[in-house]
Amino acid sequence: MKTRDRIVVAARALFNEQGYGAVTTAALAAQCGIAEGNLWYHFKTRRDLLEAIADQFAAVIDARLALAPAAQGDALADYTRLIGALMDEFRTFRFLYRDQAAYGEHVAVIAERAPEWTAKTFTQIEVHLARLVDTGQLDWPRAALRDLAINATIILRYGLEHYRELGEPTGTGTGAVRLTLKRHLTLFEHQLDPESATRLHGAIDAMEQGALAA
Amino acid sequence: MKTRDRIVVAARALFNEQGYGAVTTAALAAQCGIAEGNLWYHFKTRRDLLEAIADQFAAVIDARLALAPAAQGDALADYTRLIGALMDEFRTFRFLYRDQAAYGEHVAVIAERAPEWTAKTFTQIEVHLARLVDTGQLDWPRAALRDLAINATIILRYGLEHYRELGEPTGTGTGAVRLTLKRHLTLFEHQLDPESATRLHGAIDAMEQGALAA
DNA sequence: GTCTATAGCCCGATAGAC
DNA sequence: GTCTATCGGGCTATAGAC
Repeated sequence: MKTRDRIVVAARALFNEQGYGAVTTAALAAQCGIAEGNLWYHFKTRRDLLEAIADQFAAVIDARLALAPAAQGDALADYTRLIGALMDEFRTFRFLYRDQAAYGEHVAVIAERAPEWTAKTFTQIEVHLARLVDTGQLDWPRAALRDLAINATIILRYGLEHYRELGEPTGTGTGAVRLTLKRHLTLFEHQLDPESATRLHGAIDAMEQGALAA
Repeated sequence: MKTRDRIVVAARALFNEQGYGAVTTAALAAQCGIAEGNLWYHFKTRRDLLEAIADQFAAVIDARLALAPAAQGDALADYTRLIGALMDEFRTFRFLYRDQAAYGEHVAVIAERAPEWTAKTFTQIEVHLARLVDTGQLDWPRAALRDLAINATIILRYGLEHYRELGEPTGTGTGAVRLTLKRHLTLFEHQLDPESATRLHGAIDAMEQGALAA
């Protein structure tokens, strides 16, 4: 991997672990095994590095927002894919979500697009849940579906922070993602048909094993 | 007010507005109208100041956790009082919640007691909701009440952050508290008897007007 | 208790050799 | 592209006069 990419990857990992403000350029260079001065060849300022990560973030979100349930396909599999992609996103770019208040509103792409992303995520989850209603797997009044989608988004979005505040570890393989997904299921699993509920629980358990291997 | 207290109040306000890491001791002294050196007479280190705020925080939480529904009283009024106290807490000590990742796990009283506080809050909300079930105002299966309480806690806890990410203002008088309370109502208002639902909405609207006046 | 002056440190960033 | 050396600046904290 090119040095520039190695810096971006190491920076993302360190920021996620220790917080954006707590990682110095000296620590980052040490982690990469390069001289500190070399950082400034690849990124003019510390903020430029942050923006490079934010650009990757935007690309990942746009790709995820393009996920739509197939008109004829397996609606439950589509929903599973979506919430899996969402949790991946929350974990891969954790510090961008968590430390937003710390680095200010100064990262252009995030400041501009974050509200749009959140609103579109509501709709995306609503559309997926609507498919489950259409296929008869979920019994939920159409008029209440958007509130359910919003509440589900909030619980997924803040799941890792919630478990951290409870004193639980939230790193890869700790089960925090699984717990978050199960928690959001409590919003509507009583209105799922039993077979769909079982499949969804099974898919979530399998997902966590996949994360362990990765 | 004594200088020491003025420092604590100004620091809490500045930290809430700008983030703990973004507020320098120079800015804090300027805000208080005192010399920077005078700060160190009242607080040996910047962290000592943070701990003083955290001690107030702990006292407020312990007082709120002592709120219990009256055995014979108005269960809905008790619930309203509780969620109002919760939102006050989230707003008054906003930076302690929001910037937790930034100042690290180094504030003793918070690191030790935060998990216990969250768990007890679940139970406190569950107990209050159980009273609404007992009085026939809420129709909810007892076995599912804890999940409802946990989901309600999460949505109340992260409400202000959620509206910030949506690009909405969250300061006093902006309605962000009202929106958060209404959002958490969507979790269970369809199972409230109509009169209780109306009363709860009315109480929330009145609460926001109170916050405006304060 | 409050002030002025300043120490000491660490940080992000630059300059220039290789 | 990568290194070493170093700068300027801002920050927390100290010293000591008033």
